[in-house]
Amino acid sequence: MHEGQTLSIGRLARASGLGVETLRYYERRGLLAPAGRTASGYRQYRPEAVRRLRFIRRAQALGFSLDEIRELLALAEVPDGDAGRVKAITQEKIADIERRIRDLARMKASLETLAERCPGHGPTAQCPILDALAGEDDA
Amino acid sequence: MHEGQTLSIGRLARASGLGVETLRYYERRGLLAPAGRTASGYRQYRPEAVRRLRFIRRAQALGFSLDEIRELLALAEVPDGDAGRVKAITQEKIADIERRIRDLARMKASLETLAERCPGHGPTAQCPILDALAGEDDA
DNA sequence: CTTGACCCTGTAGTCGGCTACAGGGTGTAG
DNA sequence: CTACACCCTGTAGCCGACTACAGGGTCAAG
Repeated sequence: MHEGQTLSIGRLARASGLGVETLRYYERRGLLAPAGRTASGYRQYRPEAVRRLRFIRRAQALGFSLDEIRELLALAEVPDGDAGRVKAITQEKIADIERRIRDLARMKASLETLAERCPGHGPTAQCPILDALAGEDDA
Repeated sequence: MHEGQTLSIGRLARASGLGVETLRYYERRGLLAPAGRTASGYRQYRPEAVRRLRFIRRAQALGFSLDEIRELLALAEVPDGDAGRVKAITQEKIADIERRIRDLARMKASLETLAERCPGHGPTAQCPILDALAGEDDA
């Protein structure tokens, strides 16, 4: 080992800030394959693996799942891949996030309406929040 | 069975729109205990269980977890419970939702910036989205 | 009296993204 | 030569909220 041009899994883990188990997990998920193996079976990574892991980390921060990131990485690997596909994936993700924001905003609005009507003291018997949850009327 | 005042688990499932397995799951999670059992061990529910399940469904729609709903139900059960606690739980949930909305809004803004800069056609070699994910610069 | 719908318990699987072993083999410093 | 850190595979656990059996017992209709 330690042959200059390759990294062991432990070194790559330290270089990327991830755990060894996580790197092996990414390999199982098809996100990061080692460049090769030593005679004794140790994984060998090229220094570029650090970039690939940074790609994964950033894409995760943008809300992409590992499956989506796998597709993005595949597109990034071939220089003549379809940039339109990348944009399409990105816009699907934007739409997905917008849906989630709308759902959360609706929840928040309902909760705020309930919280406003609640005095915040006294017995639960007259609590409008619990009344609303338990009530007969549809909602 | 079928004694007018009680419901079997299957009847309660149909009355509430939930599955039988879900009701047994709620029981394990401490959200819904049957009023009793028949001699042969069948669960017997009172008609009020339908209201309780509606409470659970609505609380879920507002973003509460089953653990939180268990606490809300416990507060609703004793008429002299602390309404302030109910309001506090509600406001924690509002804050939690606000955090999630902010996180999603940040993701969305980043994705939109990237999507704008992307022509949406041509090879991935000049795709600003992939460049941004792979690049050296922090982000 | 049989059929079929219902009920019981207990366990295991699903999703996503890890994380933690157990039980081995390997590589290197002192 | 012996520690000790590192590596390997394979499996199992975690979170939350279900969902799906397997392998039984029960109940009502015909």
